[in-house]
Amino acid sequence: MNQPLSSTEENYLKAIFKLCEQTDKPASTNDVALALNTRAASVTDMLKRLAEKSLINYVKYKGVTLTSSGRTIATSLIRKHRLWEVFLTDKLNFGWEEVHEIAEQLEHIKSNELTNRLEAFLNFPKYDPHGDPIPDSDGNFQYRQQVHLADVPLNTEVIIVGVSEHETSFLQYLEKLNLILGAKLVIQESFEYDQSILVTVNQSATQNISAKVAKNIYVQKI
Amino acid sequence: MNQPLSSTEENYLKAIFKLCEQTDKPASTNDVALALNTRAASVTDMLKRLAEKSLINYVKYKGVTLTSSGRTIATSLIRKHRLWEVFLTDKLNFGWEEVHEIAEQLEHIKSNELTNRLEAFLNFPKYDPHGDPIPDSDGNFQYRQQVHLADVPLNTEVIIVGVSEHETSFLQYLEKLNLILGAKLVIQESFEYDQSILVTVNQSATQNISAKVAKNIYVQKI
DNA sequence: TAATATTTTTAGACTAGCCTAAAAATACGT
DNA sequence: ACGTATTTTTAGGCTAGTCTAAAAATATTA
Repeated sequence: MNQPLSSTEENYLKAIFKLCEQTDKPASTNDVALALNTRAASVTDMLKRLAEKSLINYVKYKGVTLTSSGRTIATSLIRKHRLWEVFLTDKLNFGWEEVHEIAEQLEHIKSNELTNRLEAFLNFPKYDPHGDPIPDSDGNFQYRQQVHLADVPLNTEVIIVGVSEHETSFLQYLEKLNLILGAKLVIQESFEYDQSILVTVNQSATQNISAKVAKNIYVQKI
Repeated sequence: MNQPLSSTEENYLKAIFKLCEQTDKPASTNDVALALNTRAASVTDMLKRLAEKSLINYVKYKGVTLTSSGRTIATSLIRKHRLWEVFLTDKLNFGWEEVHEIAEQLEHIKSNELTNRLEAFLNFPKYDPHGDPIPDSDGNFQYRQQVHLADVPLNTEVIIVGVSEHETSFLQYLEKLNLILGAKLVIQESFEYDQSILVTVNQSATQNISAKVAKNIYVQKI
């Protein structure tokens, strides 16, 4: 009864997980369609099949959440995705903006033994190259208190711990500005006019950062 | 026009490559069906599609060979498969009998950059854990003169360089007998009766090896 | 070489996953 | 609360890849 899922089915579960994670409310058919770049009608079809397999709770017209077995699969995918991202950056020297696409493929490789050995080989990393937590083999995430750079008061010393946007161009831009994981920042000034901020990066250069960028950088007080 | 192939299509190309490699004759529909554990009718369907894409030369009732673009894809798959096998054994400490199945999945990951970086990370290995040559990025194999252990004359010192059978149980059995890559062997005696042979392994233990096993071990004179 | 055996192809059907268009259900604005 | 707008589902159809059964082509053997 528990035959392995197709990559397509796995992607649906992962998308539903991510949609429900934030709000804790059921995800709508349209939300899933948008996330997977597909059509609502296709989603309805798939939801019926996944419900049949007891991987989701699906009520017509009311949206969808994951069952506990669905969640187990989704977190396992995220675990694999993030471990492979660490492998690609740390061992193969890929840039943090290049790894997502390849990890999208690697996350579907089926072998728990492989995942666990990879984790050990990488020295049990707790975060991926974008600062996202890597769940353990039971699916538990080690969340961290983190704030958006945009919400930090003036003159507080903080360190970049993550980003909430993974688009290639955004990550390349951050890299250019030296805004990488671990960089130390102090906000010097905040401009009412366009919500941009002036920050000192690693105690040297001082740069202006747009509101949009500041909203997508996670930091932690030191 | 050159859209990426499905894993299924890739597996057909790989199977055809392996069937034609030895004999250099076209592979029959039945051979392909047998290799892929599918039915002749399914193979005929797929051959039509692959011919349409100019990846194979297919003549009805006459069999199939690869075109040069088909061969390029097939060797790239074999290259990826074998590089991943090296990764799994050398970096993740899998046994040589465990890696085939996982590499079957990993070989379909699409990214030339990944393959080339993996190769560099592994220090440009020339052979996989079973002793099979790893083609370079242009698809060139570095073949080696090698003979089956069964064909070696008495009292010749040889070294195990490969196996021509990858079945899990066979590889586990070899491991048990210390018949692993690099082991030094000298044939002491050959028995007419059942074609079995008596060999000294690594200058210590002397063992009897069945004809079937001896036919599946490749060796090289030292 | 004619009859038989084997191999290969065709025909038709099935599933997964996707689509568009239309119908049904739900939500929203006045 | 009623009509309109939006969302969701249904209906029907498409492709890739598989299958079985039957027909056609090739090979074998007397």
